[in-house]
Amino acid sequence: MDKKKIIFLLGATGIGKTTIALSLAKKINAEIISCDSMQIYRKMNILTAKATAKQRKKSRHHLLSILEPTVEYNVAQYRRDALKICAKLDSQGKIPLFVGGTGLYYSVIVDGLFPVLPQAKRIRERLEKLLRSKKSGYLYKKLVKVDPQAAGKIHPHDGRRIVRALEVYLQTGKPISFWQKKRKGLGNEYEVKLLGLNLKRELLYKRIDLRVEKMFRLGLIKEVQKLLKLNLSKTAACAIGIPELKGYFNQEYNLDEAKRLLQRNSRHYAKRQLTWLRKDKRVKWININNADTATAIAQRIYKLLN
RNA sequence: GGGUAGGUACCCAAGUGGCCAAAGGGGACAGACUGUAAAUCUGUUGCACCUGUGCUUCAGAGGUUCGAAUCCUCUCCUGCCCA
Repeated sequence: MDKKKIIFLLGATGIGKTTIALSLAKKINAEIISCDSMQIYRKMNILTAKATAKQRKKSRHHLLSILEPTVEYNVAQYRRDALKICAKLDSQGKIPLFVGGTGLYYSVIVDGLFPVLPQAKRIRERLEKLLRSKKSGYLYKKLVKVDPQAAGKIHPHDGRRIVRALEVYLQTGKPISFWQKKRKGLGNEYEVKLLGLNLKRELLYKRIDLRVEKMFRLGLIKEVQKLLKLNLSKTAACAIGIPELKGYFNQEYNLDEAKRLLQRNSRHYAKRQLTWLRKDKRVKWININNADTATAIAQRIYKLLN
């Protein structure tokens, strides 16, 4: 029996995933599931270059604007939410089409996530306090003792990962490296297709710069101003554009500088996204150039899938 | 025209006789990533072999010295002040 299909349309920010996905979804009887840690939030429309209301009418989008930006969220919840939607689409005979650029989010769908209980808040808080107050190597040394394997993979400066590894150890009594082996992906159930959109670096960077300009024209400043009045979740608070404009509102620098930073940080982000995707050898690359229309690209992908 | 401060790698900038292919920052490039991931973290960045050595660099030309980005002379360029 044929396996069910599941498709991931991935690529750096600004490459044009949204419109291509729209065009593709129609052709293959798919519904779109956002694979983006920031687009999950409401009130961040311009900032995250979300599909417009009009676009969303053309094809159903899931996991887009489902949360207030004040609410904490994480990969595990994402996985749960996304798999639920997959199951629903399966029952309707529709293909799940994941679209986005958050590497961790797609990998957690494709390759699974190790099962650990919800975060232990108190342990986490204690560790974070220690991270801030103690000397830099302190927690790392502790980790080396309890989980040399994980410590070998984590850089001594990478505070966040050190904290998480220790948290899991303290919470479960077993090292994170033990849990990490217990991962179960979708491979048995689905025929998984990973597609990566690729555009020449210079062109991509130019597109990103232009897109940032456009965000400003669309009213980015007002949007962020409103967001800053809220008590943003830790994730939402670091969406590219928020810290940059905050600096402007606090009069640390002028608007041109804020724009420059926003563009630069978006480029850096795109680079990291590409690094992630390049590492994943399963990704099938779709090379595009500026002249290609979204429909043309969607057509190419369609052929590739059949 | 007179005075004065300067010209350092892709950019900004430290260095004022040997420990200097030259701090630091930015940018660029490369990488890691399993519950904050648009986050967090790492490496490279004069050239050539390849983790040590060789070669070419600190505006230009000459000089002093065992040894110069650093001292001297002249030239060119830039900022500022006075004319």
